[in-house]
Amino acid sequence: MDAAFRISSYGDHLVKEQGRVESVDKDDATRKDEISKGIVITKRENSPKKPNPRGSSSTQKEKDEKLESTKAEIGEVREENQRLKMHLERTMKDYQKLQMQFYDIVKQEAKGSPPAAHADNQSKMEESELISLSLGRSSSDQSKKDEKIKNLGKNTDSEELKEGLTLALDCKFEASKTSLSESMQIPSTDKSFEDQPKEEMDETWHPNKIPKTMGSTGEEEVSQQPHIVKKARVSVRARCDLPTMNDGCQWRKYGQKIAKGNPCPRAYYRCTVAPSCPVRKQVQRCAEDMSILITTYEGTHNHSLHLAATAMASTTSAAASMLISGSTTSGQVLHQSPMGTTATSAPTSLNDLNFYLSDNSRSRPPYYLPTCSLAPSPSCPTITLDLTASSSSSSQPHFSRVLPSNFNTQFQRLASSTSLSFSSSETNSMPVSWGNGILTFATQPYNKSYTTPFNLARQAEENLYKNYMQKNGSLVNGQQYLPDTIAAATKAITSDPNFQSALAAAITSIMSNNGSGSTWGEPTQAINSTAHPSSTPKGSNIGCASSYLNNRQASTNSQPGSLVFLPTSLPFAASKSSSSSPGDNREAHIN
DNA sequence: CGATTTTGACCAGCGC
DNA sequence: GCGCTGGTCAAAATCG
Repeated sequence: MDAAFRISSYGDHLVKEQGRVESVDKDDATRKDEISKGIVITKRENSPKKPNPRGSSSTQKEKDEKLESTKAEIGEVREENQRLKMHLERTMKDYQKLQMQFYDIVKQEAKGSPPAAHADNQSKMEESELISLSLGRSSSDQSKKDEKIKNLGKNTDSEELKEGLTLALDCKFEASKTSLSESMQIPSTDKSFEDQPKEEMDETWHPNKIPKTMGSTGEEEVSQQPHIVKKARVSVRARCDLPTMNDGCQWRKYGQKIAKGNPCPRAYYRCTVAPSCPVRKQVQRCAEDMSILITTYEGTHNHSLHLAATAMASTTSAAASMLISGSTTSGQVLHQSPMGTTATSAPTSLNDLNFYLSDNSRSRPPYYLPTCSLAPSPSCPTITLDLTASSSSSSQPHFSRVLPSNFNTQFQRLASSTSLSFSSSETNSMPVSWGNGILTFATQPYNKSYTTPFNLARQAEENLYKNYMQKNGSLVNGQQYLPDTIAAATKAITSDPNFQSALAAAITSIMSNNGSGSTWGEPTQAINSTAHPSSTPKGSNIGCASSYLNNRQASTNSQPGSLVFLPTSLPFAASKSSSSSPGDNREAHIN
């Protein structure tokens, strides 16, 4: 809905506030750090004014005057802080009210219409789905949120002094409290895995299944989820001489076909980590450039994963989620432009991140290689992460979205908005890792002098990344083990405004939930609480691993706010896997 | 000998 | 209805 708008509105206030505070005493570098941490008001109020260097000669009267003026200043700041909090509270209430209304409308329409409703209704249902998915909020959560909001206003003055603006920034993601993970269709945690009913586990193809924690609303939505959700695919194009990319998961080949338009056979794999896991992948070499391996993932793991597998699974899930959310609700957060569905014009992207739409029935965008016959089926919207284009203009992955032809109308506004909304104004990339659906944000110094929710997201992502790296390093004998393709894909996804808006919306929701209680400052086991690094799957593919993370970590350390983006063509480690891809069956190693 | 791969057969969806 | 194509199944072959 208008989550993004409200967030940005709220963010404006934060920026305004910070700008104002900065103008009071700009010379205080420490203060800026505090500002970036979101503890501006608190620290202001608690920290004494910097003594005047020449104050040694000032009289007691002058000191008293300064003290008085400082107190007055503190009072002003406190008032403004109060106003801002009130404004935030109002905004959040408005938002929740609108959300409730929206849910009511959706519910009513759902009851009044047959499952195969007309496009408008379906669109609304998809929108509903997006909200429940991307914002991780079901209507059942609203009462809790309202309670929190009410509690927000009941804070005592002292509490307010303590919390200051940190009130808005305190946030802790927990799988049990939020359904963000569900929204992203991220592989479930052990807990959610266990929570799933057995019959549900036995079903083999429900990538869009929403756990019952979503409540009745979620179930209704599940029953009416459009086909697109079920078939969302994420395709990764990467240069890889090895039979298969290393995604950390364990696969078993169950078929191979020569597909039309590509002499290279296409291999079909299914995940064998859990017998009931619905995830499948297709691997095929690009006919035009045999060194390019195209891996297409479908479905969501219903089991815990190895860390690296989690990274890829989360990335693909997030991409799928982004595809879905973008395809259904672009109008919520994105601008419109009169571009067509194919959107073949040069993608607008400040990060050189090429993101484009393609329609199977029409011409493909220039970046899409039509001869790569691992094409999406007409009913399967596919998001393509092109990690092969490092030699061109950018080190960033190309990011394309391939949509079924019957979604023309629906996606037109999406097409228009997508290409123009890669407008992340920052050139620094955002490391992110979605570990088994649990997000945890930790407070760490951040050099940015303002703190909008989006910055919060970035900060959180950076912290996630650091946590991830810490964990990772300790887990795999100090060796970094995040496949470069995963990281690149993750970067690509997190650069997407849809993703960002969803994340920001989730943050907003969680702020309203945890605003007065928890903190961001707790690094947790979030990244992969269920990973079992010491028990790497016996046959897991250790294909295209890379050493990029070492470099990346170094750059992260040296430049906390400006992370180097990924190389997209990297040396790959040897594969331990005995599984073979079509490429290596029929062809000798390319190169 | 169990796990995995290979490979031909089968099925479903789609267009004509 | 027929043919084409993508996707899956399952028996046989292979591997460790």
